[in-house]
Amino acid sequence: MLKDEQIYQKLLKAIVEHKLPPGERLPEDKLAEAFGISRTGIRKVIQRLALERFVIVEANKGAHVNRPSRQEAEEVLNSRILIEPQLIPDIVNNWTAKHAKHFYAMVDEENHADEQGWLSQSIQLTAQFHYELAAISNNSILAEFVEQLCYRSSLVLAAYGSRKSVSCDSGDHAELLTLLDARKTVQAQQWMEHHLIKVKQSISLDGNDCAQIDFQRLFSEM
Amino acid sequence: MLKDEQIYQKLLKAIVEHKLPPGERLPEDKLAEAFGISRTGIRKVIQRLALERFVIVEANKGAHVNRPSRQEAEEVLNSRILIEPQLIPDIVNNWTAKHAKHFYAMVDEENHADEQGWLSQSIQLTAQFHYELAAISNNSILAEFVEQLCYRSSLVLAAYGSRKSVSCDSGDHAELLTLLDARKTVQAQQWMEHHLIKVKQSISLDGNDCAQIDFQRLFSEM
DNA sequence: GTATTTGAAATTGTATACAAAATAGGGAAA
DNA sequence: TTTCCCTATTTTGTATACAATTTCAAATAC
Repeated sequence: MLKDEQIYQKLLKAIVEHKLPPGERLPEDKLAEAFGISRTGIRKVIQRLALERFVIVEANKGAHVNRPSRQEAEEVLNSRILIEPQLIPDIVNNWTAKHAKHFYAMVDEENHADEQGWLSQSIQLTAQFHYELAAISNNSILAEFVEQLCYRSSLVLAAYGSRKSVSCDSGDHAELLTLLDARKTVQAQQWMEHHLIKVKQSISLDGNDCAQIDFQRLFSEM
Repeated sequence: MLKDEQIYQKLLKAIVEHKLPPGERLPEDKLAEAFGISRTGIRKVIQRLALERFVIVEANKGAHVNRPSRQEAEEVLNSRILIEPQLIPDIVNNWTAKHAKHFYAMVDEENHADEQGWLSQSIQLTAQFHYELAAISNNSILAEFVEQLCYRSSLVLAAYGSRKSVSCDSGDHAELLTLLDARKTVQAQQWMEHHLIKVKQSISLDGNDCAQIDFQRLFSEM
């Protein structure tokens, strides 16, 4: 018997990793059966995912996985560009050796996943790096918002990104850690801004909305 | 027959204006009866309000209006201080005479409500000023987030604010409009930051969490 | 008089039933 | 063959029923 929080996490993970690709319909009975609960419980989870923009619900037509438009993709990245660098001062203030150890270990994991070509794990880890960093700031409201934006970025990256944009996002996180260790606040802020701008540019190269599932293409580059 | 969006708006308004004070329980059947629908529909609305932190739901104990802690109050204001000034450049870019007219009219309304001592309307209008301004930026994700923060600010203000903090927040919005008209971006940003810091300080004077309903006190100062 | 227990009432959690709407497929006409 | 329309099926929308839990108050014990 799974609680709805767990069902929510499982569905979110499946969406972010494109195991449920953009546009995929989410029929209530099928999901209800799959998770061994009634439609009532599933609807609650779907509504939450809809409020967080991971799925779209249309009246009388059900829910499907959101296929972010290029406009939405840019807004997500622009939001992160605006917020994440601003969190750096608080992060530096709260930064401890324990944090450093944790994040260096995470970077190692990222690099390993990258080298092995484990793309969905790579996407997951890079998002985790950013939102766990945000969580060090003293503002849980913004930290939670950034977490949501990171997950939405994963969806965006899976839809519009190339293999290169993913490693672009995960490749050099270690640089930031050295700046945080040295408490170079301004430089860390600049690093973060440039980092996110690079990611944004890597998905903005061509101007078409993705019409169909793109995870195939993404994996085919491996 | 009311749609859930309308029910949501009505409940949100009642909460923000403290017609449903912090801590007030929200029993499902009473609300269901009040709005002439079944519990199913009400639960959907309550879940949304809970995800947006206007109400708290405890398992098997139902929902009650959130009574923001001082910590939460500061985080809400800090979030706005971090975001809203950063939206100014885009707002200046998109600023038109039509916008100016609309916002000057809104300021007039605010001042009128202030003079008449219509406190809840004053609170509502000052929130509206800020989130409609944010909506002029090109980022609908951030605009929506700011809207949520403004409504949460209203709740905070009603809980912790004095009459003075309300008029502090609404009193001088006209100044910002003249800066926007003159396209003085940097000054407008500084104005916004100082403005929000003032509001934050006005609610941070004493360090106690409000233990009980404070809207009474708020009105008694009128 | 205070504290604890117990049971009835009220409230939430979950599943299901039925209504309403959309979708899909087949058949008829052009 | 293609298009259109109609019906059967599927899927969602909403209410309700029943189970599980909490709450509140009265009664008992100390």
